[in-house]
Amino acid sequence: MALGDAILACLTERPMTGYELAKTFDSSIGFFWKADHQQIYRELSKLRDRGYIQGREVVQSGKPNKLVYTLTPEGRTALRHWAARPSTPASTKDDLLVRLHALDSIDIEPLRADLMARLEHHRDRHANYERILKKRFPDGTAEGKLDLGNLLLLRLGARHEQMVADFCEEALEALSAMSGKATVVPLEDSKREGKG
Amino acid sequence: MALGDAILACLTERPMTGYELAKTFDSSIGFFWKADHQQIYRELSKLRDRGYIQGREVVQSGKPNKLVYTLTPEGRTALRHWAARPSTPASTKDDLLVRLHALDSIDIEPLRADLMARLEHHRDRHANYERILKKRFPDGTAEGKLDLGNLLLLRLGARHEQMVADFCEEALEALSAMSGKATVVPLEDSKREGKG
DNA sequence: GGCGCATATGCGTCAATGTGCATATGAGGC
DNA sequence: GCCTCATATGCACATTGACGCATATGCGCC
Repeated sequence: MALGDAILACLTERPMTGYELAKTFDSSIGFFWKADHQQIYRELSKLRDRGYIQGREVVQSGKPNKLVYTLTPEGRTALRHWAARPSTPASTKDDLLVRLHALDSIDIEPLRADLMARLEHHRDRHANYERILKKRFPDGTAEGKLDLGNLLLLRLGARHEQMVADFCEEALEALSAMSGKATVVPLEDSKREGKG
Repeated sequence: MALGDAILACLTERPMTGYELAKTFDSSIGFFWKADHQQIYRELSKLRDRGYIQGREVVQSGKPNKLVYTLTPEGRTALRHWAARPSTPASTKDDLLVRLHALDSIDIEPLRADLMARLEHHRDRHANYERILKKRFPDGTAEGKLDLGNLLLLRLGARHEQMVADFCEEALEALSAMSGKATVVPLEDSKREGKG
């Protein structure tokens, strides 16, 4: 139960509804853990069944009533126990890397386009991290423990995006250099046989 | 079908049995894509059903007969089509990062132990990448397209491990600095000396 | 003779995850 | 009146993944 623990971790900050959690998983914690609202609601049900969180219905007019979830002492304990177990290093699982592994069996042009898109993507994310860092930690230091964790995470995120962006650039350059001196070949699709 | 495509990518190099693939997924491509042999055999059945690979039984004595799988032209085409689609950037999903997000609600000592274990883990992997790089690409350049892909991947892997290892070190230092000046409760200091 | 190990393939089950669809309503635009 | 957007919750189905277990055999070790 990894997503469940991520949700518990979020709820340590403040009580939230599923909807708010979904938005959180779209920004802050979502930078390193993706989950859509369906997953989150499903997991919330489980966590409630286990007594780790407690829902309080807030009646609203004009909108559907909402369920604000709060960590129970049991939930807090469960989170602590989970966090005390050794973590398992996750593997990357990035499509792009698999493609590079089979570089000589795939078409280069779409790969190039993909690399360019990814370059932009990772640059955007890097800029986003830097923006948040400057806003939340203008002097680069953290006060409390909670802040320290987030500062470290933001720095890691920024560096990671920077590194992947650099990688995309390098890969693009290497591809250009290679197609300059070797098997470019593309566009041989006008067959002499078919047209006439 | 992501694992399936990773398998197809592996089979572009040479025909392999499920067993060999499992070993491959334990080393080279396994650096960025984990899969155990059960998953691989299941996926191989699917790929065979779809006509993307073809199994040839090799009778052996002393060992169970083996099934050597070869890419079919259809499989090659499928791989090219898959590789021509834009890739989806994967999210990190690392337990350790979730724990840091909830830093003020968890126990620090197990986290510290975890960070130290992870530091060693990522250093080992970094050393491993560097070793392979020196062995396969002593002068840091690649000849063909296949080599280029692998060179890029190895470099990315090395840098990634280096970065995460650095991160672990930093986090450990920050935790020490913090526990020096703030809340963190040592286990049981009946001796209350300190500086006075 | 029994034990573990490497080789070699595979099934069954359950948890985790991904994708699509369903429901409910007020606000604002066409 | 109809459509879309934002809010707010949730089910159903399929895929993927993790884990245990089963089968078969030769080899070296004790």
